[in-house]
Amino acid sequence: MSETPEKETEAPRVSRNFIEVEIDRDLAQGRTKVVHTRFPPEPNGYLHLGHAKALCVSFGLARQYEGLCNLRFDDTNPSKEEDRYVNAIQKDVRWLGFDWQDRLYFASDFFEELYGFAQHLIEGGHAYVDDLGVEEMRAQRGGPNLVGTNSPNRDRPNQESMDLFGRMRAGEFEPGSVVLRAKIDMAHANLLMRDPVLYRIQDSAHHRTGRDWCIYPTYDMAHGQCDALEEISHSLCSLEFENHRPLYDWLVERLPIQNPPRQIEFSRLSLTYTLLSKRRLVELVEGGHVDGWDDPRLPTLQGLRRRGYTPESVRNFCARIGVTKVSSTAELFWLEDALREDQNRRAPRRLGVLDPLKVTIRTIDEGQSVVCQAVNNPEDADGGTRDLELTRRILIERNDFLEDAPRKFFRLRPEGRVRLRYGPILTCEEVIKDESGQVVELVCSHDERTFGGASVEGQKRVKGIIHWVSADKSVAAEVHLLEPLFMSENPGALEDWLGDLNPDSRRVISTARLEASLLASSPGETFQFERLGYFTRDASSPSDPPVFLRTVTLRDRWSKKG
RNA sequence: UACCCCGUGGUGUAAUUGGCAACACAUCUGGUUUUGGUCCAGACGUUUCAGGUUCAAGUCCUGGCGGGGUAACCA
Repeated sequence: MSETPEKETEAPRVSRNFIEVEIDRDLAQGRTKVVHTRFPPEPNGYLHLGHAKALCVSFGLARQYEGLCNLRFDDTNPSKEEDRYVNAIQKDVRWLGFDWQDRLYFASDFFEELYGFAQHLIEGGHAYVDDLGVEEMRAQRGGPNLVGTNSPNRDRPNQESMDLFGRMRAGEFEPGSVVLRAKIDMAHANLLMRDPVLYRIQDSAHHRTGRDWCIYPTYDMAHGQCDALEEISHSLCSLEFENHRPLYDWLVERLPIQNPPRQIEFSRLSLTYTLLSKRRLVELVEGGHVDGWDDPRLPTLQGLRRRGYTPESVRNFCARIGVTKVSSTAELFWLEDALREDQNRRAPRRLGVLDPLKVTIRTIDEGQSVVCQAVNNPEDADGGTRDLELTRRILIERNDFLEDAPRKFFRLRPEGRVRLRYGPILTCEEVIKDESGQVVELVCSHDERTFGGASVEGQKRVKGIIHWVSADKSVAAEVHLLEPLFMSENPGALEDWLGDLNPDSRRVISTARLEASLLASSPGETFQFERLGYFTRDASSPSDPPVFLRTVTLRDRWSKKG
């Protein structure tokens, strides 16, 4: 190691988020040697963008500190959890680019240990078995301004609780009739500390342990304990668990474990025009408001993947929004922009016309075709080129022609000139309309001298460049233009949030014509259709005609002004 | 009317932990460009309020105001 570090080689001082500050302190004080985090989904639903943030925080921090991050399924409520989610969640985590190596855990793997912890608490006089009913227990808990009442069973001898707890496990009691409770303080200002339930009886089959157990630990009894068993150093979770932290610490302190884990909470992600709540996503899917969990309009990871979002773009988005305790809402624009930034570098360019208007180029003979060389990606010097065939009949975008065009309209107008992308300059000579006055065709001439970007001495520079396809050589396709599912920025705040669904969230364009090379694309491949946006070939639609989904539009200064 | 957390440009964040408030995006202006894309340059604009401590407060203390969370045998 050189002892003469040069200024340039020193690590740049990056600003840290509040969790990094805490971790640095813990490391400096020797509280932990390695940073070991975990991502703890409950297998009762699919992952969405909110989980992506949590994934980026826990796996990202572990990577950054050269530590470890486990994947742990928090499966302590058999009535809600199913195996099918387990595989889908793993697939999504991998897709996002995170690897738990051999550290895949299930809370249910630790049921025996957790049972032992419960016995340990009973022995220490920190927990007791209570057979108060649900209703009575709720009544005795009190409220914000009302202290709770001690259960008559609170001072049951430890041995008696131990015996009853054993009989709970043995299945001697009905579900709901008996629970194990922590013995803390029924007058505590934090309601969670008023003798919370630690174990309850459930008679549903567990997706992994089947009928081995009829008692299950609650979240509070399981989470910190699993953290400890997996030797987690930092247990990162969202803000709504802040009130649980005193209970987390209380339990962890009373268990026979060496390095207590530490819970740190950060704010969850909110996104404009989007809903990120498991419950509401379920309603959208089950209510038939979308096509399924992988509907490209959904913020599920499956939906984002199908829509053409790349893992890089999602991770970059998460990096941009940062990690804080402020409940804030990110602009949907940021997510879209992260995709643009990623795809601008990588996506091959192609030409396609969504709403075709016929153009006859008078100066090209029937049957003749002129080869135009098109750059595949101006951002990628190694991207190569491809040939486009310019023929007598081509198609341009209907909105690239205007009869009464405003001054700053750079596209085609009667008598006007425009350049065909990768092709020559066209002059509009004739506008043909049908009986109803609708423009059905343009007759143009092209200028041989203007191929290859050349301009002609003495002529006014042509500002407009439009995309096009050959009418004969192009292929038909279906294109889906996707808009936000909701019309208001914060649909979650609405009483009738389903009434806010955007009726135009998916516009199916069946008139699209694309350059022929796109026929050979494979499902999931992404492209930039020049001037229109980034598109991906849908993997879940029939391939004839091929279906392309627009992931996001390009930024567009013109339409923004209009 | 209980408890916990949070308030920094339009938005999202930063400020070496008490020392000249900065970065990105957005917006506006100009330049480059065979995508009204990309890229480059510049401009605009910020500490919720009132007290207090201090030579010095975005940062610490008290109070107000505003926002979020919490009363499941869910996680």
